[in-house]
Amino acid sequence: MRRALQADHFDLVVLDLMLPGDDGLKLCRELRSPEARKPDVPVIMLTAMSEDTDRIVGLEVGADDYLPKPFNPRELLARIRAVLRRTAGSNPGVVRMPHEYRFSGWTLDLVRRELTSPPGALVALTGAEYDLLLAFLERPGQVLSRDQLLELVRNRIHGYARSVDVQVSRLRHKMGDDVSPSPLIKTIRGSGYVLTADVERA
Amino acid sequence: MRRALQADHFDLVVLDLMLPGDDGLKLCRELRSPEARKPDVPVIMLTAMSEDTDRIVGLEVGADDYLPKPFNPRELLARIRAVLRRTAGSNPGVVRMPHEYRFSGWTLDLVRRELTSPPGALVALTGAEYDLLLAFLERPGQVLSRDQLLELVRNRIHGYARSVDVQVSRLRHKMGDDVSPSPLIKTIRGSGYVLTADVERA
DNA sequence: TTCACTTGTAACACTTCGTAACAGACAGAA
DNA sequence: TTCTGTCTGTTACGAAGTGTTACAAGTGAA
Repeated sequence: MRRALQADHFDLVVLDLMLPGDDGLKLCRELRSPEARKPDVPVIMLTAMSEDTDRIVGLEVGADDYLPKPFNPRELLARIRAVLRRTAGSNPGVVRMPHEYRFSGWTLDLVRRELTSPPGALVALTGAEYDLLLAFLERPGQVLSRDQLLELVRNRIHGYARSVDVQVSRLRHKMGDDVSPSPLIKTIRGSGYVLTADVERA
Repeated sequence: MRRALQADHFDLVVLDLMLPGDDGLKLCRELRSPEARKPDVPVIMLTAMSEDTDRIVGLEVGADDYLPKPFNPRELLARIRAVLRRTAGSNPGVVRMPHEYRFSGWTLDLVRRELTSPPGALVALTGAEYDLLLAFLERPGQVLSRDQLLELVRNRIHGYARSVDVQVSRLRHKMGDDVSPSPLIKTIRGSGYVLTADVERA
């Protein structure tokens, strides 16, 4: 399983609780741990033990659903569909590390740490500007408070909330967002900022 | 349930299959239907019938999980958490909601937070105006009292009921609704305001 | 019609935000 | 080391958003 997860992408894992070697609970915890590459793979637990407490432990350890054996194959399919319905919408790409972000014609290359404008010109970003933009790209459509942004790029932006304002202002200026009729980075008065663009991972 | 869903936002619905009047399956189908205001509310089915086929029907009709009675309250909580983990973290409100609203030629883009007039001009809305319009668009044809509106946009409009009047006035002005012979936002004297337009989600 | 009440909105006050300007920190070159 | 240019935090002031108030206008009952 570990080898397969490293090599490929999977939409869902069906995990038997009773396995030779490590048991399903341990594997599930491992999947859910922050070090794992795929902390968001949906997991359905499968087991002969159907006591309530076992089911609870399974769910609490991070499984998305739990099915006691013996089970009806149609029910397994129905549960897979139910879990996937939840995951599909919310996690459109993959958890795989993107190597670049594309949004509204712009491209941010994560390897070279370079931003390319829609016409194709290279826009030089400072470290703080890059990290700030990345924080937005990783959370498109989400309103981020100044404190959240400070936390997200805390190894880059120091000081107080107003420092974020200034960096946002500088980033907007470099992207021409300050003269655009509909800026990509919008101010939510009293709350913070939000990136309003469809972001594509590639 | 229908009344409550109209008026408020809910993170999750726990639905008993055996109810007086319409049964849970019908309500669940209704929730999942495209006309429903909230097609994405997670649903957990609760029932005394624990036959496999019943569970399968429940899941296939769109429920996210299914719990047979009698159940352990801790298990219900664990399942709620499991379902919410799927729905909540990834999506703070934008992606799973409709992408835009169209009404009387107008378009409100929820991603870009932008309003476009029937001729296609961009109308700059302030945060409070945007949130207020959104509150109306989510409840077309429903009379909303000033207190309800205050509650609906309470992180944006503060103060007293009259503050709502002023914001409605400002919104109407930006939409030309103040000079229109048949304004989209109508005043219901003694009750509040109502948006009178066919609203289309897209 | 009058009268009591509700609503619309201009004007003002206060808060929050944008950003130019400045200053200190830091890195690389000479 | 000093010099120089870049980056980033702080400050200050103008701009924009929002709440409050006051008064005019609207509405419906008697």
